[in-house]
Amino acid sequence: MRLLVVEDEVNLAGAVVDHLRARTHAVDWAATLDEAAAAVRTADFDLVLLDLSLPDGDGLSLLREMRDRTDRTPVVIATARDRIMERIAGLEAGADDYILKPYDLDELSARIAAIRRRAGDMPTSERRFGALVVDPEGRAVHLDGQPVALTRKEWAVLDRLSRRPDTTVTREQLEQAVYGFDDEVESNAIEVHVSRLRAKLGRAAVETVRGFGYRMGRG
Amino acid sequence: MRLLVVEDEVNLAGAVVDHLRARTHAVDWAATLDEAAAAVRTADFDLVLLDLSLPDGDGLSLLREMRDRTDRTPVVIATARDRIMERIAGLEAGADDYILKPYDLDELSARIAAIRRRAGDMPTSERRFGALVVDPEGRAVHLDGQPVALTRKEWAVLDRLSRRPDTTVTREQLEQAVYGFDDEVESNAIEVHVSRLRAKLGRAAVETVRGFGYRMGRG
DNA sequence: TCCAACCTTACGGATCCCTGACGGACCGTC
DNA sequence: GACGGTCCGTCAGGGATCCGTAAGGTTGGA
Repeated sequence: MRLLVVEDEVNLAGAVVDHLRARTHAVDWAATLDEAAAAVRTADFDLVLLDLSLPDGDGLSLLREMRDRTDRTPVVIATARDRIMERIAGLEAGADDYILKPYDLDELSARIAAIRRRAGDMPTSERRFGALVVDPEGRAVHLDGQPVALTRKEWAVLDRLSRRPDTTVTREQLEQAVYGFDDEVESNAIEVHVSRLRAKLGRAAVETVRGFGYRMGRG
Repeated sequence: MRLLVVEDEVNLAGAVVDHLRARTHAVDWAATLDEAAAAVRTADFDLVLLDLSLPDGDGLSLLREMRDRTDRTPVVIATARDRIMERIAGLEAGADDYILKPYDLDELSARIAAIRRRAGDMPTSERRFGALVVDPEGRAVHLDGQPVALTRKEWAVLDRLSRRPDTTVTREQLEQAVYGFDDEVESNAIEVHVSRLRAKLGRAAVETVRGFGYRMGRG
């Protein structure tokens, strides 16, 4: 799960990013419209939290541009309580929800969870691979009915891999899912996490596609 | 997937080429406008990464020349942060995206992936040949519903062959798709890969056109 | 029948990947 | 602030796989 936080006020942004990082996998931060536009075009985010008043322009233009590109990434806009018109315009431009500033961080998390559920990201949300069941909603993994404890990074890898069964996920896609842009990894960290995953879930859980990446197969 | 990197600074070019080679199939490098122009006219690239300031001229002229020839190959231009006018001119001349120098290699990869996706190179991207299904997006191959594991080169060959059903692909085109210009192959490597492909996908998957090359047929 | 083109197999060097070990970073507890 | 625990990135050795080459067999056309 990968989020983009678009917010120019540094302290607020820092708090939000920290909070979300503790709860999800990778969070990127954009302080300007330019940065946000570049980020959105570059990576696949699962959700964008968009502050509307930015130093270099109106966040709505970004939202409109995304929707024009038929980019359906869920967007939550953050507006001040007295900006009712902005809020309406935002929803009309294709936002999935709004949240009033100043907002409570827990409310934000809940709102995000709701959006993602509504977006039907994964209809049944349970992903089955033989005896292995991955439940992104509850961030739980069961093997033969027994719960398996995963660390944060292990979960991030498994989450990304299990999202598209039978599809090869490149090492790069995994790195982007586990780390953001900034956090650079210079070693075989992904390999190591896959190795640790296999130790917990069984050798066959993750198939390696030499030269490209990894894949999880149905059955 | 075949890329052309146009960049005169040797160290940077080397790093970029290495990075991209690890992730895609074939990468060619041109250090001058002349070389780039020749390469672009000679081979079908899937994408061109174009540095604008070259020793023997402006990269934009190459881009314009390509577009004049109605060559729609996706082009990403690389410019320094302070060359805003260049960037705008580039987009107006028909570039598909730009990236600011100095750029992060992973960001470059992501940008390239985004472009290719946006270019609708592969709408739903599934290529069907009877019981054989080739999915370039997920780099997956299914035969009678069963996934088939392919090595990198095998995939490169199959990818090129399946791109145009019922069309004969010359041995030379295959070599260019699998290797670049430089990587020379002096033997029957392509034949060997085709043979290995047939062993995995069935004898009839790939038809040989004696004296010309190979072909994959619908139905 | 003969030749050229193509197919198949085997082999060893090159490449890529796996995994155990280690130490730094962070966290909670005493 | 010291200690124990967990998580995680890095590294290196060894092992598995890949792939170009070559050599011999097979096919197809003249």
